[in-house]
Formats: sequence, C-alpha cells, structure tokens
Amino acid sequence: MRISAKGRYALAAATNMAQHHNSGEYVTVLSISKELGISKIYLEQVFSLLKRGGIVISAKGAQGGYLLSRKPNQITAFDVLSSVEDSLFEVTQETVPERAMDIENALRISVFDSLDKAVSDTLRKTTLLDLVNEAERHKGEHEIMFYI
Amino acid sequence: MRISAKGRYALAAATNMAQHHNSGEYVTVLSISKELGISKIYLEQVFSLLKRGGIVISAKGAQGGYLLSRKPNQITAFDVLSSVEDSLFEVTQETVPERAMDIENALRISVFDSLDKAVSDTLRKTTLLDLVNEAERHKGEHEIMFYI
DNA sequence: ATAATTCCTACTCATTTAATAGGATATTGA
DNA sequence: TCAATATCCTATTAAATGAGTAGGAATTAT
Repeated sequence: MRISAKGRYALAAATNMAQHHNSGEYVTVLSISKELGISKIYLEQVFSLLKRGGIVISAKGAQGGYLLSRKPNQITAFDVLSSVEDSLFEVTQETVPERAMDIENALRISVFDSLDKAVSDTLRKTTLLDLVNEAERHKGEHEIMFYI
Repeated sequence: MRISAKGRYALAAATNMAQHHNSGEYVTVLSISKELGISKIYLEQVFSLLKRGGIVISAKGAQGGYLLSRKPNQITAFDVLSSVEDSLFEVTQETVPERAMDIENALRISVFDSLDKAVSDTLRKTTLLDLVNEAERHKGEHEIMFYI
C-alpha cells in the first residue's frame, strides 16, 4: 500500500501554493517545479488534475498560472489526494466463487471498509494551513547540522 | 492506494484456515485454492510468505499442509497483511532539494506518519476470529435472492 | 506580434504484479 | 521400498501501472 509520487507532488505543490497564498498572485507551474525540484511537464499534469478536482483555479497566458480555489484552512489533504488519485483506497476485486462469498463479504466489511474510513478520516483532519504551519515549525531544522 | 491481490488472498486464506482450525488437521494449499477459487501455484507463494511471517506452520509430505501458528483470536489482519506485503504503508521517497525539505518534513509528519498509524491501528483491531464470525453472520445471505 | 503560460494527447521506459512452469525435497502409508 | 502427496524453491512470462517525455494547440498580457 503506497502513496504515489503524483500524490506526494500534489500535496507538496498545494502546500507551496498555500505558503504564497496571501500575495494573491497567480503561481506558475514552472516556479513550483523549480522550488520543489519536480519535472515541470509532469507537474503540469498534476495541476490539470488539481484543477479538475476543484482545488485550484487557473489563468492562461502570460502572467497566468494557478491559484488555490479556497483558503488554505478550507482545503484538506483528503481533497488534494482524492482529486489526484482516481480512487484513494482500492482493493483488487475479482469474481469469487459462490462458496467464498461469505469470506469476501467479511473482508470487505471488517477490513477494507474500515481501512477506507480510517484513511479518509485521517486525511480530512489535516488542512493546507496545518501543513504550512508544520513546515514553518521545521524551517531550517535540516541546516542546523552544518552550523554545529 | 490499494491492497494487492496477494494481500486479499492471504486474508481470505487465513480466514478459511481459521474456520477449520478446531479440527486440528493440516490444511492443504490445494483445498484452499479450490474453496476460494485461487490459482494453486500462486497461493503456494502466498503461504510461503505466511510461513516466513510466522502466521502458519507447515508439514511436508503426504497428509501434510498448513496450520495456523496461533489461535484465530490471536492473529490480526495486521499480522497477515504485513507478512505478505513487504511494507504495509509506503511513500515513494526521493531526494528533494534543500529548499523543499521543510514541506517534505511537514508531509511526513502530518500526513504520512499519521496515515501509517491509522492503517496499522485499524488492522490490529480485527482478528481472524472476528472475520470468521463476520463471515458466519453473512452466510447464505447472497443466496436469499434465489429463494424469494 | 511575441512571449508566456495553461492545456491536451500520445508515447516511452522501467517497475511491479499476477500468474505459470518445472522440478527438488520430504513424508506417509501400502 | 515405492508411489503418492505435499511443501518448497527459483526462474520465467505477460499484463498492468507508474513516472516521465515530447510536441504542439489555445489563450492572454504586454
């Protein structure tokens, strides 16, 4: 079970946009790709999904770019991830024989559905504002070792 | 984010063994593969992992097979899945540029670590006994429609 | 007009997943 | 002892998925 690079990029990009959100200016994919060290053309595709998911709005052309559609405290990690991952939590499903149906149902109810709920609930608790604050809290932390 | 067929097979097989656990007899991979409708040779590999994970013990040769290593109420879905999936929860990790480190740290702490914990906690709550009971509760449910 | 930007579709490459294949090894029981 | 039954082990294959590239069309500010 893993979170794809796409999901990680989307979260990082959205957090980065939240950091710049007060300026009100459109942010370009290029600038974010540089800041985060992510391939620009790949990030373009991620933003196209974020737009479709209603996380960002866009402006084409020169001086265009992207802007968060809501305030950072009104966008959760769940919103971001589920607009990028086509299904946040998914179980390989195939036809099982009749006699195995009861086990299959038990797994769905007692394991997979609970897992799905746990994941969703967890992701819904964290907003982009939380992420910005947490990032701020850790700022420069990784540089300390060079100063010792 | 998804649970692989391997994980699903492992859970279904372990639950099936739990159903037969009171008999005390070794169960063969062949019989489970028939009952669950899973390829036998693929299921063999799953059982090899379940054994390495300490979920089952094995006996070679005629009249041999597998047996749960502990009572069904002492084996959790977490035990089963984590012995089959090499890492239960995993985030694609790569080197990020220095300036993106604070966001990366925030994501790890506020999203990925929480998710990991939520998933583990959820899976640890459900034992094979729970699954057997849940399966029993649903038994025949899917047949009802033929009798209406 | 031109430069900057989103937007769109198709393609490639590498990795992972699911499944197969074919035996080697061990054990029971006739 | 031998045949049947199982686990055990390693290699291979085929399909799907993931990550990233490529190239250009559409749009807009200056």
